[in-house]
Amino acid sequence: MARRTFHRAPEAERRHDLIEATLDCIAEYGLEGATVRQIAIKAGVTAGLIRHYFQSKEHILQEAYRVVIARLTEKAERVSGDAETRLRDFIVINLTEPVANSRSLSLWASFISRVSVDPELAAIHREGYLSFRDTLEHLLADFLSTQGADSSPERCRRLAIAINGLLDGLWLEGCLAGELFGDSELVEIALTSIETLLGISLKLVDAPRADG
Amino acid sequence: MARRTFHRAPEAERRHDLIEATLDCIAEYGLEGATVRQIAIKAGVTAGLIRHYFQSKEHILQEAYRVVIARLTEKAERVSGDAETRLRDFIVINLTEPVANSRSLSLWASFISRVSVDPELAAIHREGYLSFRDTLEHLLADFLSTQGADSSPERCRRLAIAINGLLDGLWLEGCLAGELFGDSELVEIALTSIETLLGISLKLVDAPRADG
DNA sequence: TAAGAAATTGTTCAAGCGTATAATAGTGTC
DNA sequence: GACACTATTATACGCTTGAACAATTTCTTA
Repeated sequence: MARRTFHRAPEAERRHDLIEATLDCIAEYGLEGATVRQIAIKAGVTAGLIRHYFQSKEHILQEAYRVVIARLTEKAERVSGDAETRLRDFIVINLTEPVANSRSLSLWASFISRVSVDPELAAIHREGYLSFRDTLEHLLADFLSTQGADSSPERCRRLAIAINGLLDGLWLEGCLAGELFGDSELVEIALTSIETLLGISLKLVDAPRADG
Repeated sequence: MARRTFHRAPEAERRHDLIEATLDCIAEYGLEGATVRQIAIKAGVTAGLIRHYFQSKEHILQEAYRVVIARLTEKAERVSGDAETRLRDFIVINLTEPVANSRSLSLWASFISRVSVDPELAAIHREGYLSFRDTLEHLLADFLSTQGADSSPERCRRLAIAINGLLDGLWLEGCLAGELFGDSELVEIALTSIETLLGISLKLVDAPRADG
């Protein structure tokens, strides 16, 4: 039988492709659909190659989870401008594409369901979560103090927990059933709710630039 | 070989036990750990019996998901008393045991990750979600109107979406990393945040009775 | 250009999967 | 108390899984 054509790729590219294929499988068929063979087919290689790059299936899943978390948080953590703009952009980014879509949720939920089972995934999760909330807490502290409002650590902590929860929940609702909401309804609800929680109104500005 | 002892149970009880065993398996090992054989072992029966009660593995999972949703929502939907008490109890119930614990989250996340893959699960999910938000919307409308506040449908809808999101998000945070928060910190944060969102303070009352 | 190292393929294996079905053991009925 | 009924066990089947490994191709470099 004719052997398939043989393409040798740089290590970084191949690893990236394999992880990407893993995410595709999970998004399409769930964690159980991400078998070594399916991943290989998706990546256009044979199953054996995966073991060449990853010690085991567990390891490729862990790498994949790191990528998922990074994609969910990196955009929001790179906001720039004055304190108000950064806070506002942070909110908007987390509730619009590409952070908020059903694929993201699918991936996130698949891994979350294993966080309580797999200690390695739990560690990866905790790191991402704390870093995200920390970013939010700093944004709040900066914004509140520039507005001359109470920015005590205790208040910032509580606000960060509440607003983080609100964003998580709205993100979830939007991803799970986006068609139940108007075009930018969730973003508007988030912004006005957070204004109310802070007791300060966020002035209207353009949508954040979608640069990388 | 000696045949194992043979216990014949009433249909309802056996179905219940099998579903319970399924949930145990999922909570402990994730969806992929819920194999027909594992479920059977957990339930103390042989694998074949599962097919006697459920047409296929898909079917037992669907039934199990219905049970999960019911447990997450039924307590909160049965609040009683005046409008303020009902709203307050609704909030507290959703953020304390047994609704808020890591097992609940584990189960919820396992199924959520398949909602986007399995249309049957998606239907079950949507029904539960809409019913939950509807309950909250009515609680808000009742409470706002007894307080003489604006209770227009538009305002109630937006508040229900925001507060539902907030509760979902805090529930998630509490389940995933309860030890990061003080004893009833999340409940307090939820209550004060919701007071702020409504512009009305919820008077202090005892914790809701834990009756069935 | 030959040799050795590394990447990739193709094949194999034991274990576990969901499902099907035949045999057995309780239950209720006349 | 025999008989039908069905809940339950036990076993078997075909398939997929993660993993292991030998064979093959490409790359590097001397």
